[in-house]
Amino acid sequence: MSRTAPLMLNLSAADPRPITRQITDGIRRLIATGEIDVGAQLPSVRGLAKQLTVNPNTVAKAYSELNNEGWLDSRQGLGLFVAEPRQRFSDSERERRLAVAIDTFGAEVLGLGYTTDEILERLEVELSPLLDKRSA
Amino acid sequence: MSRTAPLMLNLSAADPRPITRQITDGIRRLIATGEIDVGAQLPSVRGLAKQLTVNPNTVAKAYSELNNEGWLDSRQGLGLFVAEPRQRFSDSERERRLAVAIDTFGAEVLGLGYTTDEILERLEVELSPLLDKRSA
DNA sequence: ATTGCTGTACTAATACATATAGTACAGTTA
DNA sequence: TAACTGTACTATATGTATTAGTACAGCAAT
Repeated sequence: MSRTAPLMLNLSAADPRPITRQITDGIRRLIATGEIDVGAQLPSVRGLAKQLTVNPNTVAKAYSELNNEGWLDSRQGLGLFVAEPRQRFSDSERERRLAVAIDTFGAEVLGLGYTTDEILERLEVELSPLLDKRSA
Repeated sequence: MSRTAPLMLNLSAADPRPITRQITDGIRRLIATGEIDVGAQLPSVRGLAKQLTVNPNTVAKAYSELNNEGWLDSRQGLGLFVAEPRQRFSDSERERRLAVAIDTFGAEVLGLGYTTDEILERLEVELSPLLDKRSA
């Protein structure tokens, strides 16, 4: 049975990201910040679907992606559990993804009128808690 | 008539962004970096469509967005021209967009294994040429 | 063993966003 | 008048996201 606490996760219709993406991003963040412990069990596919009032298929898809990326371990018949932190991508893939993220970010802040320094300052505040834990 | 130089702009099928977005992002960048001068005329809707081998409607849509955001000025029957730099969004809208961009960026670099400092260093290099001109 | 939970794997239907195709019209200039 | 400009439509095809429903195999407790 193994009851599981609800995830501190909210979906927003205003958010332009698709539901699946909102779920994967949210869970990655919870893991990275340590709000979910390594080894902890996640809500079941059907349970989280009910909590978020979305289709179980949508949750299953999100879980499947996180499993493929190595954030979660699946144990058949048992459930999904937060995996040990590990190297998730090849060096070239890491580099490629960072470059894409920076390009995209640049395109989005272009024309907002902020200076580079203003933006870097904000980024440091926001990124530190995400990246400077050993579960990320 | 007013011939116009081709834009240094390439579309990529590998790029996940829709074509319209690739065009708007690309032109914003060209303007911000000063590769297109303020007051310069842009290629015609049909001309750029031919250059990029996309539908004229797609270019028109991209131009229309840039016009609405104040990057371009439209003169009926004449063409589209790079507008004078100006405040393009309200303060709250600027702040909202920056927050969204930072959130998105954080979600994308999460789990890549970079430290905050490594990322900030890379960002400074990439953002400076985009943001520290007076056409941005 | 049965019951009830777990993840996983399908098919089908619907809605939405994107891009293309084609046509049309008003303003500008040579 | 002719040849350009931007702009505004309708229609169509395609891909993605989501929902709905069904099914099956693994695990644990009664």
